Amino acid sequence: MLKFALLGFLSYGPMTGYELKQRMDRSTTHFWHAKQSQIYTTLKAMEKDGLVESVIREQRERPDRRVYVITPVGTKELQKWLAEPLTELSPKKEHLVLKMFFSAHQDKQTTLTQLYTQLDLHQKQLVQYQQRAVKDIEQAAIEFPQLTGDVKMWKATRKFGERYEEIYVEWIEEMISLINESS
Amino acid sequence: MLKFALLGFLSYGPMTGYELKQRMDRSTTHFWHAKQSQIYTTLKAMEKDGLVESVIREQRERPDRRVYVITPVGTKELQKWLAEPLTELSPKKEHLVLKMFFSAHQDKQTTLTQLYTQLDLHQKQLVQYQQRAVKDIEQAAIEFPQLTGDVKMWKATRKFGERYEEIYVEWIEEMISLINESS
DNA sequence: CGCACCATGTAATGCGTTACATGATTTT
DNA sequence: AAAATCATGTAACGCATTACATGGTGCG
Repeated sequence: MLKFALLGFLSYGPMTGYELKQRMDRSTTHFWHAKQSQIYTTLKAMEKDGLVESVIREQRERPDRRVYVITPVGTKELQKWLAEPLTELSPKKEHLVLKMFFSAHQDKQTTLTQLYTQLDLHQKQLVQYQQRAVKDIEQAAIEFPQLTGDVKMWKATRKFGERYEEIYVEWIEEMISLINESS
Repeated sequence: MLKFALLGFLSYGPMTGYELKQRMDRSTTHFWHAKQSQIYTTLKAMEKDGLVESVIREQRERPDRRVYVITPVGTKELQKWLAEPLTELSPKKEHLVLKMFFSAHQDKQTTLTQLYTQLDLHQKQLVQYQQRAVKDIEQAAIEFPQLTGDVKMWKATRKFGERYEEIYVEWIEEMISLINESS
């Protein structure tokens, strides 16, 4: 539910749809992501439901900005959602793992190409969590000095992403060995 | 795309929608899952597209079974999909991590309840990968003796699920400490 | 007696993606 | 001169979930 992620960010302060997309890309993207178009349509629906309100800020030399503000109803919904315990596991959709599951009869080289392509992507992702994500949190901490208490949670979630990519990279490397061994 | 998972299983041999659901629940569920209703509707659409064909097997004392068989077109589609390298990371949606990201201002006890609820689920899931999933693979290896080559891939994907749950459990435990420390 | 299992499906709804549509400013 | 950034949105489509609908067999 993208709605709750947006409410979360709007609880930090007023923001535009464009800015929300940027913030997500710099923080929650490894456990929650969204396309720009979905953000706009969701915000519109949220305004209809009274969770947020928007004001147009006119700009010269730049397109106008529609700035969203969370309403008391929105704040309440967010808190209610945060407090509700999750009684199920998050659904997983891992394309690579699914492909590997059925790839036994495929020629070795094709499978290896598959694995190397993904290895590259996951290695880059790992570096991003180790470097840029750390800086993004520091930056956000400066931008929102009233949110010092949040920083430790941001750091903890970043760590989750880092660990995930670590085991992913390791696993792909093991898969490559496994394919190479079998001759 | 559930379609490809179904094609993959049907490449092992003819199966019903009900049986496909069971097989998925005992093998791919940690990286690909589906509801029974989606399986039925997807199979129907696949038949329309010529990827599978179905025959009704009548039974006494039991509801009739609709048995699906993969067609040559289906086999080709499956192989094509397997061979295509994935040039993007799989999209992730981690509800718990998202909640934690925004939970800094929530009262400690509520956050802890959240974490303990999920810890329990992930610990159970971990045990399942370590025990039942191992047996399920052995069982499948016996049921499909012609698929000996597949077994190592099944084992490797199971290992992925196990590792994932290991780091998840570890992370939740660290989160619990983090919340308890902050007073 | 109740629950789990076997077995199939449809309809409505919700969530998310892709493609379409526009256009100025700033950076490389 | 090209690419990235700023900035907003709509329409069509695809994928997945939830709820609805049915009913016999086997086990504890």
